[in-house]
Amino acid sequence: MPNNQFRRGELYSFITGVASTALARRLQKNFKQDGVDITIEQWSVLYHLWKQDGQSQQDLCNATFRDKPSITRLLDNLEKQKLVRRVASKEDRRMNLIYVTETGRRLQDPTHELANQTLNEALEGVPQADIELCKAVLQRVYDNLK
Amino acid sequence: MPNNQFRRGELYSFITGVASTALARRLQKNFKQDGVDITIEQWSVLYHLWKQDGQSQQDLCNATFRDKPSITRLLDNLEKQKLVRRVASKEDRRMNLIYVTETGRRLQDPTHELANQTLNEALEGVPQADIELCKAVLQRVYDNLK
DNA sequence: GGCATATTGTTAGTTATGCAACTAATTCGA
DNA sequence: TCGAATTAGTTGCATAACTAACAATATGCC
Repeated sequence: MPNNQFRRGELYSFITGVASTALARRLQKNFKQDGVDITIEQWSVLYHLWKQDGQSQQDLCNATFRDKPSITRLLDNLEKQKLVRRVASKEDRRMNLIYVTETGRRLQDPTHELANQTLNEALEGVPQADIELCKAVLQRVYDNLK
Repeated sequence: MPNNQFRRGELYSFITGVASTALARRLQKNFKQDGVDITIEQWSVLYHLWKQDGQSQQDLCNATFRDKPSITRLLDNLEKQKLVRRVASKEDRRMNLIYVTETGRRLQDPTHELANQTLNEALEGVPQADIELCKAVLQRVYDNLK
């Protein structure tokens, strides 16, 4: 199997880099152009809170595949911008429950719009079936490693 | 099209996050366990230099899909660790040509080994045809956006 | 009840990323 | 040929990632 190692390296860079950085960069740019002043990382956290409010930080770690310090700091910044609030849980005082503020809620519709547009652009010409298969492969990679 | 926005958001997080962070983290861990003291980002640069020595920083930007400041700083760190050398080009004095040192060269075989093992583990149970298709989708996403 | 263990979140330190603004060298066109 | 535009690389600033070590709270077992 000649040059197997090189093909692996290229595959690695595809999975970890090419598409994701291009997509992230484009979405960030579209946010900025539209006057939406959050990072895509912040958006990826808000996204899960819009779906369900009052999650713990650990819940957000699981949902966004980040570690705890990353979530701590993302929430620090989101709190600074008054987009979310940390509320200590009454049942378990170790936990913070995270709630979206009114300001944070107002970002939901415009950013969903932008994300849809950007994803549609990114996936133009890709059949739905291929998208599903690609997603399944990435899920499998994740499951194999987690 | 109900909940289209949520499906897009999940797709986004798949493309940009799930598999790539898991894979990067695992590879970094395997490097560390084997006493290979470089980050995966440094590895991704060395990988291209092992294939072809003496590339310019701009070449490395194109090969690794990073911007110029990122490459500047990755090379700063790689130079500090004496894994590469910057040599000013004689033809065009704006350019640095990057060469792998003997120390850097010695990392090639063990890291290729580790990358292969990790990728094989990550892709276990995924048919080769699906891998190719997934790669093609990601390439298409990149081409659509670049 | 009390102590070992696990869980939740924070802090510190290093590396990396993106954008914007900058310097220096080269190229191109009037 | 000379000045504008382009290209290669660097620096400053803000945000984010991972690891390791830590504090506080909760759980479970004797």
